[in-house]
Amino acid sequence: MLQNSFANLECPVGRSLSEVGDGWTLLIIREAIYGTTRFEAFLKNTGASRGLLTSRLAQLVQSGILTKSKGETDGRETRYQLTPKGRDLWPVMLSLLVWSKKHLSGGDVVTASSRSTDAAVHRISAVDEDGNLIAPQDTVLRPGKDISDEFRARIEAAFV
Amino acid sequence: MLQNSFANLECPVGRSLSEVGDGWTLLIIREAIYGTTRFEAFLKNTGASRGLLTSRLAQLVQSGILTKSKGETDGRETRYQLTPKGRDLWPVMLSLLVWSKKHLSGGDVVTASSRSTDAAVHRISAVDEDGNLIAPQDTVLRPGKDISDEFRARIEAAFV
DNA sequence: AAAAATAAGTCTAAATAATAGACTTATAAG
DNA sequence: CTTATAAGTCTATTATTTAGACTTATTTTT
Repeated sequence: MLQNSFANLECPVGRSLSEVGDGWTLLIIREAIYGTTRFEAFLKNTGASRGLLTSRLAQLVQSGILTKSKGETDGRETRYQLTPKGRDLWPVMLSLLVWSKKHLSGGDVVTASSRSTDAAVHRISAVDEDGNLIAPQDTVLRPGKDISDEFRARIEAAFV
Repeated sequence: MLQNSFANLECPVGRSLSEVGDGWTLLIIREAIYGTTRFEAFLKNTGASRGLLTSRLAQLVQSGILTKSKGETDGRETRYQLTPKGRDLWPVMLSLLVWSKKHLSGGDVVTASSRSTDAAVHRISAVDEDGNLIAPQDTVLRPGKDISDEFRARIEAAFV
């Protein structure tokens, strides 16, 4: 559906969404981050149907987010594992988690925290090359050299 | 689809996904962040069909991510605007943008940067209450008091 | 070794959702 | 007062998803 929407060709957010912007896909990636590797486990933990899971896993392997391999000890098993590209979606998951805890109901189920200091994650922030935080209201989009006139006009209007 | 999947009831990421985990929904929110407020503009910029846009906008209003109001100058218009809850999805969009620029092809179309210092966003990071950065590999999930035994077992296995 | 169980699928009919595009209603502009 | 525009609704067609039976390869149990 999003795959062939021209709306995604240029904006990098849209491009991401055409690869991972589907509820089931994101749920599968969450599962993979939680350590799930086997087909039947994804099936149980996501609630997806067999056919859909088969097709989404194939897509994720195809886009280089998961790898597929034979189970080492048990030859019946297939292992789906995150690639570095897949692991780099962790900030997306963390952002969704922080947003959920702030805005959705639900008790104190999980907290993201630092393994080393045990401090809870308070917010998700942009960081520049030198490690300086960039506050959300201070984070803007700027056109790059390959932008189209139309898209330039839109983001220039949006981020003054 | 994700709405009634029991897989989402407990995990906060799943809960977020049942509210915004749909490619079109995320694309609409991206549009809203880019400053789009009118129905016909969402239609053009997302590429969604009329019926789908109508239903997704209604859902977003229903979940308190957008507000719907009459255009002030032109009585034909309807304005859809982000609420604070909706604006708080900005880090999700930024994470998708940073991921896209790192892992997907596409030229130098846009860069996120600081309005004040002009420094480019290099990465997205978790931050604790005191403003200390928590590196991705150091960010773990810990069970809270309302967690189920099953979910506790899973995240304890995943984040040792 | 044979029988039963398990993992990861495939396949199919039925149900659900999305699409394109014509149509409707209210408001505004020429 | 005629035409245009904004935001929808409605509908038939097409595409996707679902539940669950079935298949194949491998492993475990008897």
